[in-house]
Parts: sequence; structure tokens; C-alpha cells
Amino acid sequence: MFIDLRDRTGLVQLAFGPGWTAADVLALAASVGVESVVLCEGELVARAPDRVNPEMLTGDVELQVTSLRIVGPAVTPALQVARGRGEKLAAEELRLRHRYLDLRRPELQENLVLRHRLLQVSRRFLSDRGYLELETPILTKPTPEGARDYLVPSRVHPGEFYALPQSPQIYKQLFMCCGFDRYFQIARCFRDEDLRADRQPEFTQIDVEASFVEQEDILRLAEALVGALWKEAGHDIPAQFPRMTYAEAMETYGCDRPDVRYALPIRDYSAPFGSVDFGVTRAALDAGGRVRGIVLPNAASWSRKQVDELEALAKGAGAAGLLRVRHVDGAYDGPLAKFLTDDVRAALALRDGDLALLVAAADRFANPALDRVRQECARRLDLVDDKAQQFLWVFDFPMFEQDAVTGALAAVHHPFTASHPADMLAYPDEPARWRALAYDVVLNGTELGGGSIRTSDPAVQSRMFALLGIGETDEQERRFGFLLEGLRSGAPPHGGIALGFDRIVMLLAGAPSLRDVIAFPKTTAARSLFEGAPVPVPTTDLDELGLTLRASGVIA
RNA sequence: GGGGGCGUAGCUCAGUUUGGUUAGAGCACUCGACUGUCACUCGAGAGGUCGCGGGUUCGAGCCCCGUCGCUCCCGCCA
Repeated sequence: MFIDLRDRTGLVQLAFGPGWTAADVLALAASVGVESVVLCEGELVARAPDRVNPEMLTGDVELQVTSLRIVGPAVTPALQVARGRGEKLAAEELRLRHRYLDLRRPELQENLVLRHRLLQVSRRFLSDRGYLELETPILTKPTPEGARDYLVPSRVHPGEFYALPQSPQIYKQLFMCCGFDRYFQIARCFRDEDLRADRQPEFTQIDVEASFVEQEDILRLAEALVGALWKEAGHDIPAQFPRMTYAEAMETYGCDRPDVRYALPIRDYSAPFGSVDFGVTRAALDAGGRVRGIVLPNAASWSRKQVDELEALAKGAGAAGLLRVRHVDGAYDGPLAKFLTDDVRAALALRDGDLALLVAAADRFANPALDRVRQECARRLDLVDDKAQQFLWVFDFPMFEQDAVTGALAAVHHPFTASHPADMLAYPDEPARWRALAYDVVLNGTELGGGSIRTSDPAVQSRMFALLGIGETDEQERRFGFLLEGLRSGAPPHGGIALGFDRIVMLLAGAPSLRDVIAFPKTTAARSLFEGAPVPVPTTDLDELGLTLRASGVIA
């Protein structure tokens, strides 16, 4: 009789036989249930050639067992850990509920081992370069802007609250003011926002900050760190990543984190369309919009329905519609065709079999629409190389984004980011035109992380707050006084970056979800099914915190 | 906050279209046989709040209303 023995390193077959196993041990072996924990001794022997299992890594040996103890008998598992060929995984809800079993699966074990290795590489890499691993508080001060905070009531101070950190941003800047000129932390961050497959309420980032650095220094450091992480996972990637300004990314890809594994660039056809007497394009151009679009090779054969699906995507992203024109057998075809001038035809430069998809609108509607259409077309044209790893820096983000209705400014990165000094000089009264010294690192259309050079002049920082609507000195001091005091007490120029560690592990593990690289993740409802959190607490506990619950069902 | 999908045995699923006998299969489990297996094989058995609540109906796994959970997406995520 045989038992598959599994540990962290793999499987080996235990063999029990009358020739080498005592009768009582044979009987005990027969009673071992699956997933039980055993201690055994025996002789590791080569299997006879006709008994080798070529599908098993250790299939040419077996342990001929002479002694056996069942040290951790297991009840029948709620879900199967060892699956037969072709057997499906249990539903994720079940696997999360019985995480102690699911984590026994070799796939998840490998993911967490990889996570460990990447953590160690990060620490060694940064420590070797003089970066100090410094810790920051988990109980911090609530920040009203940005994501919603997880709040923690104070027992000692009834009615007052801590917040869990959304990021260690201000603390790491204060470290710079303290003279810890190179800092890093594998930092846990918390955001009380709705979740996605690639978004958990608590997540881990590799957080880095350095003094007396410029953007170039941080980009180089991050490239080397990412290179070390990818190398640990078996990938050699370029030492330096291509760079693209935010303006170019938005112009050519309609997106600030473009997937550049394929081209399909967005082009501007506004000029030739200026003389086209077609209502839709005329109205958009007159309203200050543009006519931009993508030329798709060999897509003229797509059906009306297929293009309508693309139009639905564009509409979902805010466009009023998707204009289409195709070139078939030397002729132009589509609702636009009869309006086309020679100038437009020359600009589009359609070859036979090409399809052009255009959006006539203001950029803020056209960009997201063309971005989605471009991505879907690349998928349909099979242009996406799954094996390619196209890293990209996107930089020169705008400092602020302006609310289309109210005109209010909001920080694109965060309020502590420095603006381009040249922009502040050139357009002192037009902050909406300022570019930030901020940068994102993007892989295949996914943001891996981002950072910025920070404002180290307290007067400039104070002005940034004012531009963001925090004008009163009292309010600035109340909310960000601890940062402003730090800056006033002598602050070096500094900047940094944060990389989304869970997402990096997910990508390198080839996992479909963040939940597969976090030992005890939350569901999309921010619930932990394993230990069952959150839960109601007894009224006596609330009393001690000075809290009263509103009757359930009552909405503020 | 909004939209889509899913929820039937411990697990994976069929059954829901068109309401109708006692709700089925494979795996797992228990007992027995076999004993060089490695998705063992063979025989027998046990196992069900059809997510939950309400409604329609002579009759509901199936239709209607509500609700809970999981999941994907939009909003949101300085």
C-alpha cells in the first residue's frame, strides 16, 4: 500500500510492504486519513524501472517505511487539497473560508515562497545601497482628503480617532527632515474603498524616499530595484525603461499608463476635417474638440455588429459615438465616406482592408473612449504578446486636475509633490498648466508604482495647500502642521517612489488575483471569510470607547 | 452608490427553458474485497434547509418580490 507524502518541498511516495514493514505499522498506515500529519522513517530506495512514475518529480524513488506515527490526524477535509488530473478547484468562497486547507496547495505555497523571496531581495537591494528600513506608525492621524480612512476609536480619548495609514507619505518626508537621508519600508497601507481583483483594503508597498536626489536618481534606483525583483523571478529585463511624457501618453494612447506592447497609435485628424462638411465633426471642432482616431489594419472585414460593440465601449467611456470608415476594393465605405475630402483621405492613408475608428469630441471624453477601443482592438487583432514585458516611465504629469464644473483644483499625485520650477515661473497664475515632478512606472498597461520629488520649501507647500482649497493658516496647521513644522526646521530636497508589492508578486507569480499572493486576503466586500471579520462587538466594548451604534438600517 | 454573473450532497456539476412521481451523476466519505499503486479497481452504504425569507399555485429547485453571500465591472481609489 502507498501514501503520497507532501511537505513544503514537494511529494514523495511512501511504500508499505510486508517485506520491510511490520504488521502493526501496515495496519496503522491503512488507517491514515488524507491531509493527516505523520512522522515516518524508512529507507529511500530507487524504484524498479517498471515502477517509475515519470509524471512525478520524485517518481523514480520511494520511501520504504519501517516506522510510522500519526501526529496530527485530520478530519475529512472540507475541500480537496490534492486534486486528481482535471479536477477543478473548489469555489473561491469555500477556499477562502477554509484557507488553512487552500494554503496547503502547492500553487499557493509557491506564490507565498516567491513573495518571501521578493521581500528579501527588496530589503537586501535597498539596504546594500544605504537605505535604512524604518518603521512608521499604524495608528496615525486621519486625513480628510484622498481615500477614505479606516478609523480606530481611542479609548483613552473618547470621541477621538486614529486612522490607519493610507501610506507612510508624511512620515517618510519627516525622516528626510530628520537626516535619515535614505529610507525604505515594506509598508502596509489601508484604504477604505471598494475593491477589485487587483485591489485589497490592506496592501503592501515598497516605500522609498531619499534626500538630495532628483527625478533621474529615483528613476534609476527604481529601474534597478525592479530589475532585481524580476531577475529573482527568472526574468532578465532592460536596465533602463523607455520614457514618455504624460502629454504624449494621453495624445497617442488616451491613457496615462499605456500598454505599449502594440502600437495602434491615436492620431489627430482635426486639421483635414476642418473643411469637411459633416455635422458630427463640424460640431465637435466648433466646440473646441478634436477629431482623433485609430487606423486598424485588416479590420475592414469586421461586421457591423462587431464595430457596434466597439462603439458601445466608446459610449460607456463617455464618447457620443464612434465614427467609422473603411477602405475596401479601392473604395471608401461607411457613413462618413461621402463627406471625405482628399485631405482627409491622404491623412488617414488607409490601405485596402483598413478600418478607421474616429471620435469627434473634447479630449476628456475622447481619451478614455479611444483608450478602451484601442485596447479591445488590439485584443481582437491578436496584437498582444502575452510574453512581452514592456516597462515604461510616464512622467511630467500635470500638478493639478481641474473640476470641469466648479474649476476647483485637485492634486493629480498628492499635495506634497513639487511642481516644475520653470512652469511656476512661466505661468505663475495658471497652476492648471504646471507640470509635476511626478512619475509612474508602468508594465504592459498596469501601474506598478509611482512617486515624485516633494516640495521641501514650507512656503511653497503652504501655497500648494492654498491652491487645493486649504487656504486658512489655522486649517493648514491643524491638518498638516506636523509636516510644515518639519519642513520649516530645515528640510533637504527629497523625493521617492512607492511600488505596489502585492501587484508585483501577482504579476511575477502569474496569478489572476491579488488574493492568490496574500495569505489571508479579504473578499471584494472587504470581509475576511476565514476568521470572520468584521464582526459586531458587545455594547460594553462600545461603551468603553464612548461609542453608540445607530439602530441598524438607519441611514445618515 | 450602480450594473452583470453565480448560489442544488463535503466538493464539482446536471436538473430551472415549458411548475407535476421519491431531486440525480462524478469525486470525496464509511464498510467490504483486492494488494506495486500512483486519477487503482470491484461491491455495498450513507450523505439534501435546492443560500435565506415571503408570495403566487391543487402543487415551487423551477414563476414573482425581497434579502444575504461570493465574483467581475463602472463610480470611487489625494
